[in-house]
Amino acid sequence: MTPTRIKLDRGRGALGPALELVHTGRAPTRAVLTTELGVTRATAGAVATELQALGLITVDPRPHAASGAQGRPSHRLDIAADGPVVLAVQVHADGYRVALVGLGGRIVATAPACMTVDADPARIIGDAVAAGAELLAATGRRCLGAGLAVPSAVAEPEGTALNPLHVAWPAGARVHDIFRDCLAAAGIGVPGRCGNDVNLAALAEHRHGAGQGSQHLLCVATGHRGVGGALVLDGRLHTGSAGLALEVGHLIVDPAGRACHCGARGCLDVETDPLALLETAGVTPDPALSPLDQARALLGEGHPAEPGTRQAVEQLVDRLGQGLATMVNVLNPDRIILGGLHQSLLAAAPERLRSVVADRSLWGRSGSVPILPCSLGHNSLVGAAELAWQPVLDDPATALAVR
Amino acid sequence: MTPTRIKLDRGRGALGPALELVHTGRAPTRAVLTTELGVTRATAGAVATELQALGLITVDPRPHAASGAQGRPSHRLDIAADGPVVLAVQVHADGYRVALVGLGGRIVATAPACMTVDADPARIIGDAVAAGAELLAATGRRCLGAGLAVPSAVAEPEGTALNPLHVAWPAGARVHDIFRDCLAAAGIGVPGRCGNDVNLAALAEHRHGAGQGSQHLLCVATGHRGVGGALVLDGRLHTGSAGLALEVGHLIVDPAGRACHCGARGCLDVETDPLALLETAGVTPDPALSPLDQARALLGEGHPAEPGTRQAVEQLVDRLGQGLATMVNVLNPDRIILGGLHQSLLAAAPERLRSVVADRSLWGRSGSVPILPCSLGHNSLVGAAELAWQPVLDDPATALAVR
DNA sequence: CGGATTTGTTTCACGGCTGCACAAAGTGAG
DNA sequence: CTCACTTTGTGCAGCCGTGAAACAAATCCG
Repeated sequence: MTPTRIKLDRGRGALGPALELVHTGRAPTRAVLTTELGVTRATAGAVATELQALGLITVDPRPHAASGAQGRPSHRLDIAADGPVVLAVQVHADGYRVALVGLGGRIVATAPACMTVDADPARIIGDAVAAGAELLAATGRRCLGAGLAVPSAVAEPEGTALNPLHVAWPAGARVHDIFRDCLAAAGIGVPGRCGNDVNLAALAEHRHGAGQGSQHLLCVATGHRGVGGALVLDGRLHTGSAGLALEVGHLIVDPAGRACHCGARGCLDVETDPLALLETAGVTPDPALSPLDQARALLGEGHPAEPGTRQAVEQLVDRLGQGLATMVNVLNPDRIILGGLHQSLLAAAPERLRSVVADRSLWGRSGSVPILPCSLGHNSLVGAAELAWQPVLDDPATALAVR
Repeated sequence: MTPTRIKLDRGRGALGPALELVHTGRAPTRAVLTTELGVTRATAGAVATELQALGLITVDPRPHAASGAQGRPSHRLDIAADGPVVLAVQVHADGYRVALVGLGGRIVATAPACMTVDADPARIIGDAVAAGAELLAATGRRCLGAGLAVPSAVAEPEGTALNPLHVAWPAGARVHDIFRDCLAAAGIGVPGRCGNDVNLAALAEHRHGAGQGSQHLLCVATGHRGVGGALVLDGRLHTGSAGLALEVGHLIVDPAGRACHCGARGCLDVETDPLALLETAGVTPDPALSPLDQARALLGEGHPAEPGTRQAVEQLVDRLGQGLATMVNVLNPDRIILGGLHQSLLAAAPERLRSVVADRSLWGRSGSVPILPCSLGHNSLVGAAELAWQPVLDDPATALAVR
């Protein structure tokens, strides 16, 4: 009988930012949400109510515990335990991984890891998406999007994989179209988005891992072969004008170094990847094993005892430091996160790496940037989910309303 | 007698974007403003009226001429001829320049160029600001801000000049504080902002010159000594987390090259600046003259005839191309603008430079980025003005209301 | 001169937000 | 235990910016 019933549609503009705050764990309570959003309590209340009505979060009036602070305890904001999910797929050199990921980067369900390689990307991606469809059917969760991480540069806006060497795909494979077709074939009526695995790992680390709070996050990681880089600026991936930025593998880090297929000598790629460590340490790589695993085995727990290995590590650390310093001079990040073998090199000789970066970068200040290891288990997978969540984070009401 | 009189304060939110469109010449008429803003004609009309009321633009009902198009001609939008200005100061190796700059990057008044150098930045900046105060008094224009361009990296947020070598200032000079104090001493009650000259030149080129429309603009330029870089992302300067990004002078472009004071060999700085050209061409530089002028004189009009010079030019072009390719791989810009000697090198051997960049960058596509020369006369000076205009462009109503 | 077309103007409505007043829920001192 | 105090949630009035729609104005074209 009340004249104005649905007047609760307040707070549409702040919905996206609010959801992002909860998603990244920066708004555990409604009071924090209010201050972080910079709005009034009334607005924050309307926004929280709306997000709860959308089934994305829960608002719990009971406080977290004895907060210890004075005043009325604030309502807790949690991600809805039975809320919607997105489908995340990561293709890597040895196979693929599939998972359903909820808000907050939480992996809700995982398919058994598959260790299959196939020169036809449609087969691999099709299998992965089919596994995802099974997961969705088994869990009964609503799916809002899908993301795919591939170990290759992905050109935008076409969505083609330019150098999918690790997975033996043809260069220029139209992974975006393939992914979309596979989703349609599996009956998952959501849009799919693709990205480079290191880029997506950086995004995941920024949202949920060691990159939280960084404004200019640089991420560098080795896969089995070669080096990838990524930059997250103000919370958004910077992929350049055509998706090809942060191709840092061919920065020259040792003028007298190995010859690279690119024509130059001493590229970061050939000087600091797993094969480089094996070769420098005088170990013949076993082609049946992953170079990354072999290199990590060589490093062992902490500092390797063997002098030859130790010297090889120091050489790689120096080369990596030179490369990072160059990136610091160009990009001036406020934090650096290392993954893959680079993460292990950091663990093996943290002080040496930091001092090389500081010495080789122009300003002591920019060179003293913190260098941290990755902190998430499956950061590329979670990053693929972030890609899928993005439309929801940008405009929750519209993204939830479409179907 | 009308009940609602001052109801014209509509359109505050779109005010900034609208002014920016007029400022950059992208909204010559009200109809274009409407489509560019993506709002209704009513909103665009209110916005235009408001900007006119603020004295920033004029709305002329008479069309530009015989437009040739059908329908009612749209009202012209012009920058107010007697509108407010900002004070722009550029300090360079030989002295300083002072100007009053209106919207649209138009230089309204200029003080006579001063050719004085002084190891005390406060003296130089003080003289320049005093000259600016005279200009303001003589023209009677309202001043809304002040910008200063210096030939040095400027650390943010402190505003210290880290390497003001060209001007013989002490490293770490607090140019921001000095500028602010000088403005106060001269009775110009506006905030001052400082920036690196190449950064500001890039900003000016993006707003009013060869960089218009670019989303990822890379700018590289030589001064008298050394190389500077700048990146304009989506219309905003990217200066990194501490203002120190795009320090591209020490990218390694020739492993067998000259020793650099940074400790490495073959840095872009020592391989492609004016002194490098003179040295490579076998010319002894005259310390009394500017190295840039001497290098340009060597190049002459177009292609130099002398074989030794020609060879030197090709070597520098190759080195520059290697450096640009490295930046392309890291930043993936959609356009490159060259200034200083690099601009002259581009003019002397455009095809060679473009092919080197394409060959040395990883993807043919990203390597085929357009490379253009600077197109503005005093781009650092205009860029300093852009810095000062920024608060007005962000929120015209507030910026105009303060005094 | 009269459609056709495009643009400027007026009016109305509405959605998102702020500001304010008040209620609710805790802490801490006596 | 009670009462001040602090902090947070909620309801209500109102403002401000924008969109939608109808109308008026200005030019081209036949």
